[in-house]
Amino acid sequence: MQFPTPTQPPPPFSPVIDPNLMPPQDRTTNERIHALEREVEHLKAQKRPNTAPDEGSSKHRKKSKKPSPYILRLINGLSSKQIEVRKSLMRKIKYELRQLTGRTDKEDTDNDSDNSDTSFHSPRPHLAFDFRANVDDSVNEKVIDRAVHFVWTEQQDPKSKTFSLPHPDVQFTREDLHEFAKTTFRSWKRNYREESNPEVAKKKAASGSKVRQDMRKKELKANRLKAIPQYRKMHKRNPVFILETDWMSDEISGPDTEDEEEKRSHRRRLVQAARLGSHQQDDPVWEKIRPAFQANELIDIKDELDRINAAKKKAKKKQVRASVPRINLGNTHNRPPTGKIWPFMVSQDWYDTHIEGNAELEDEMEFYTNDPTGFGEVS
DNA sequence: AAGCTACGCACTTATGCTGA
DNA sequence: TCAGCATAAGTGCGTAGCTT
Repeated sequence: MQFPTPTQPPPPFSPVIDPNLMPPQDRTTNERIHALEREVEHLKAQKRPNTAPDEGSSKHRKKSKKPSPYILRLINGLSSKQIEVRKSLMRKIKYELRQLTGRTDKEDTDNDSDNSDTSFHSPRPHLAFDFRANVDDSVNEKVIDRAVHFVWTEQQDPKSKTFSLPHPDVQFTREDLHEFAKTTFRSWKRNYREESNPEVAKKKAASGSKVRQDMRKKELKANRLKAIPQYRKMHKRNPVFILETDWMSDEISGPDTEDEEEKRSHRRRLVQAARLGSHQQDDPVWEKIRPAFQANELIDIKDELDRINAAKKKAKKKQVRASVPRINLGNTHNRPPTGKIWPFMVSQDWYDTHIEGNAELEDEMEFYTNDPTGFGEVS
């Protein structure tokens, strides 16, 4: 894996910790640290054009006999050329399906009741999917077959005028196209279900808020990564390895409960703590919930990184939109850290209370044997 | 019992939109 | 310009039902 470093001759990432000083079983420590450092580089370099070095290795061996009717169906194990062609074919299939069903933009046929089809004036007659039926229903098969037919006849012969795939030498089968079309159908069917079934819609909303919550954690991690260079200058050590997404605090918009009253009172507390003005009462406020497993040393590092970012933000002349207030009410969550973790990061008290004695949890927690140099030395 | 296929589902990532 | 969000694409996983 080579990252393009067009304008930066100096070694982009030098080891923080001499690998020789580390016991062999902690080799992965360095790997992780290097990976994270590359991320820092990446963040710094954000807008560089990425010209992928075409790894010229032509390991596309011709299939002498194919036991499977598929070649490009699964992405796993495909060459980069094959992946490109695969992607291109998927797009073409989707395009044809859109044309055939008139699903050009948002299709919004409120719902199924009383819809006498072909009601819309369209440039050409539409076929329609029946999302209440499965992919292999004859109604749906008909549409799929049509789309497959179009793409197949246009793209199967590299010498034909209609051919427009990126790599003429990559092979594929009609069955591949069929599979792609079915995948598209399924995803549209899912959308249909989300739109037409309130139960599913509710689920989707729930998962949506979880997704957003996860995104916030990643954001938190990314921001802290950006503060690393300055932290290193100030403290002569590199805490980059603490930035596991899972170890970041939760930032929740509401408690995970059905109880409306509880939600309201939670909201009240947040609004009050955020000191929202009278005209801001409906603004979003998030509660910051830290992992309980954290040792103080870990908390201090995170706080320091956050302070660096806050100072940077303040120093900027341009006033950017204020971020959503994160309120710390002192609540924590007790989920054990996922993945292997360094001993100095875990609070002894917490471990004794929540893990010690529970064989299953003890088993789940994985520790590196040694703390990285410069950390966990004061106890 | 093991392997395969179709399917639903959920997670991750990429991309684009919006409002300050 | 950027934080926050929505959406779609890509992918992996669990499972039901079937075959070997």
